[in-house]
Amino acid sequence: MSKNPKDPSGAAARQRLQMADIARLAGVSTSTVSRALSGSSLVNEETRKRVLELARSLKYSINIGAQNLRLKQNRTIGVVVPYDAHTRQHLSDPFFLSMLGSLADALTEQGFEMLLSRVDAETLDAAARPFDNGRVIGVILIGQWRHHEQLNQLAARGVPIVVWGAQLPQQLYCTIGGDNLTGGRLAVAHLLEGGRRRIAFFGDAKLPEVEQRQAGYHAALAGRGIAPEPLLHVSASFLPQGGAEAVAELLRRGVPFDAVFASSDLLAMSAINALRQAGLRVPEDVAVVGYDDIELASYFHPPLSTVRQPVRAAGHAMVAALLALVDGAAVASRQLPTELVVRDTSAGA
Amino acid sequence: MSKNPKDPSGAAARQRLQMADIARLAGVSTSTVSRALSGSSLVNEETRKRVLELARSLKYSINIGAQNLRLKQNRTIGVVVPYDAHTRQHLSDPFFLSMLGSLADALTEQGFEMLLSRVDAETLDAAARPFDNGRVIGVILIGQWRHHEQLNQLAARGVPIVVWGAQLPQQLYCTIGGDNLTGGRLAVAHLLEGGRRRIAFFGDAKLPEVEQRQAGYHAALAGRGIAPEPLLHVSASFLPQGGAEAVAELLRRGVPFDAVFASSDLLAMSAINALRQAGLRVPEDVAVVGYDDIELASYFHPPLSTVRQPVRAAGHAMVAALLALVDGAAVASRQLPTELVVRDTSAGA
DNA sequence: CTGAAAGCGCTAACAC
DNA sequence: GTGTTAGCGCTTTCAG
Repeated sequence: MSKNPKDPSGAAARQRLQMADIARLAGVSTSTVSRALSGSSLVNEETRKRVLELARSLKYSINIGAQNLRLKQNRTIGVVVPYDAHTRQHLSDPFFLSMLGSLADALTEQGFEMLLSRVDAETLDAAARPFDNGRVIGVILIGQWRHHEQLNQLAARGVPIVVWGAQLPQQLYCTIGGDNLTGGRLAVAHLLEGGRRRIAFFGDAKLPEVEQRQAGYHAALAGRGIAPEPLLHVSASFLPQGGAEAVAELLRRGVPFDAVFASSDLLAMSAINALRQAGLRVPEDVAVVGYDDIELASYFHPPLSTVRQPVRAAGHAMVAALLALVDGAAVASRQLPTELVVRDTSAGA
Repeated sequence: MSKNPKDPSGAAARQRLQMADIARLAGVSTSTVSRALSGSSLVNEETRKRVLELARSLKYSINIGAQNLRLKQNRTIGVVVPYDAHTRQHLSDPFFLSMLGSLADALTEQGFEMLLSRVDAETLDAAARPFDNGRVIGVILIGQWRHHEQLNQLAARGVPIVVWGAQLPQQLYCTIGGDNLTGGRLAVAHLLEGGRRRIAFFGDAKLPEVEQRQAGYHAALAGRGIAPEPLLHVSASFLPQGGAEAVAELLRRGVPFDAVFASSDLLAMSAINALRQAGLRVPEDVAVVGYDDIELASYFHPPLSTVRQPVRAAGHAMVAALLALVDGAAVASRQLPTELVVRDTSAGA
């Protein structure tokens, strides 16, 4: 068909047969066809059969766009993965990806479709575009980053939106997230029980979720009456090299440490490799606990101790929350329980 | 959610303002608004400005569904990730996920949107549903598996479809894939150069891509005049435990080996862990090369040697191919170049 | 330059 | 039971 890039609808599209066609072939009106197809009881059993048979044999399929327009209905929701325009750190973290899978499952179960898009984290209101132009009835955002304000504005504007992240003060939008405080506390308490006392924290505390994990870290220390040592906190990005850089920084500071609590598994893995290169053994010299429990954590060598995020539950919870929102309900934010998974990187005392 | 599960469009949706509203407010007809919004030259400069201004201040956004219906146009394409209903191996392999990211990028660049769905690999023609009902103008399928026939039927039926996978005889659909033969050859040739002679192959050769990688393995051996040893071929699934099972099987067979070529990185990683547990050192006792070069390959310990799949290029190629198909062009299948990445798991001779 | 009117493919009163 | 009719929100001839 067209050379016209504006209209890539294709020859095929143009000839798709429609209700009128099968109506004509069946010798009935389109109304009857419509009713037959929708299982209305207002059609003669025989007619229905004939129509259905015809439709099936001709592989006729109703045009959802037209139906949606007419019915003012819509069963697709937008899923947005923000990405950092500078680093393109986007879809690379397996954790986000598994979340996507979980969402896809939950959505499918409810009979919804998913329009996936990635938007620059700096201009987050682009996330609402598919809602604004009626393509989707609501938006699920994977990754809160530090765009609390923009998210609030979207919510204030009436966009049904659910975001995966931490619950913050003055929050107008609905978040579903893991219990980061408990997660952090469990991880660090475990390290402490193993006899570790100088536990480093790797993560970017400007991100709400990470900040809460850090708070858990502090809480666990406080529980043992240990004062936090600022030098043991290393800011680290979620980027691939984040862990290595953090280790380098920590070594540069010359502060002694016997454990690391990393705010993501990726960070933990890359940190472990860097530790090894620096001649430190894991877990003998340095115990490590990650966060997320991505699938690869158990494949790692040694298998990575980590805090499991409730991915499957998250998908369901987010979808449920969004559908409720769309329905006009007031939906409270929720924290999902989090669980420590002890493997080998934190073994021994 | 709603009392009426059939209509989760919500209160919010109901009040969206439309063209007629801004037409009334601007004191013009909807035709004029439409023209102004579409940048037609048939509108008075002043009128246009007024309309545009009004629309912006009211945050009016055109209803794409209605526009599409009227224009018979559509700029969304379907991306389908088949999953195995039994194993739910679906979205778990990071390689597929990175492909998703790459597709999202390529699509966005071209101004297309992506409708993501997962379908049971056994009933692959469900993949065409969004096409049949006009939601998307074509479909990209990530993962060919062994459903050649079903794919052929879809293509024969006129569904514009591009699949990531291997090129097969009698193929009616368009595939974009890595050069698996070369990939396999490079990997094994590298192992041979390192002095390894008894190289095991892990993978499910019933999958076309894996079969081709295996053919490359044989080709490399043949290049050195080495006859393939059937006992060194172990069928392994892409599932998490695949590598471990394959190692167990290999050990059970009691056949000596000094290297493993695994048909995916995940397989390689899980195999390496199993080898270690069996007391074998990697790479000293057994060298390992994986396939895909997922991001985590370089984080692994030791960093994993592997064959890199051209993920970014793949996204662009698939999108380009699909758009051409949609345009009615005859599109040839393509193999993208593949590259050996030597890291530590295959070090030394 | 602008508006009136027809219609994209479908559904739902409202007649018959 | 079934057909007729009037739109869903938009674009586009076709007249002015």
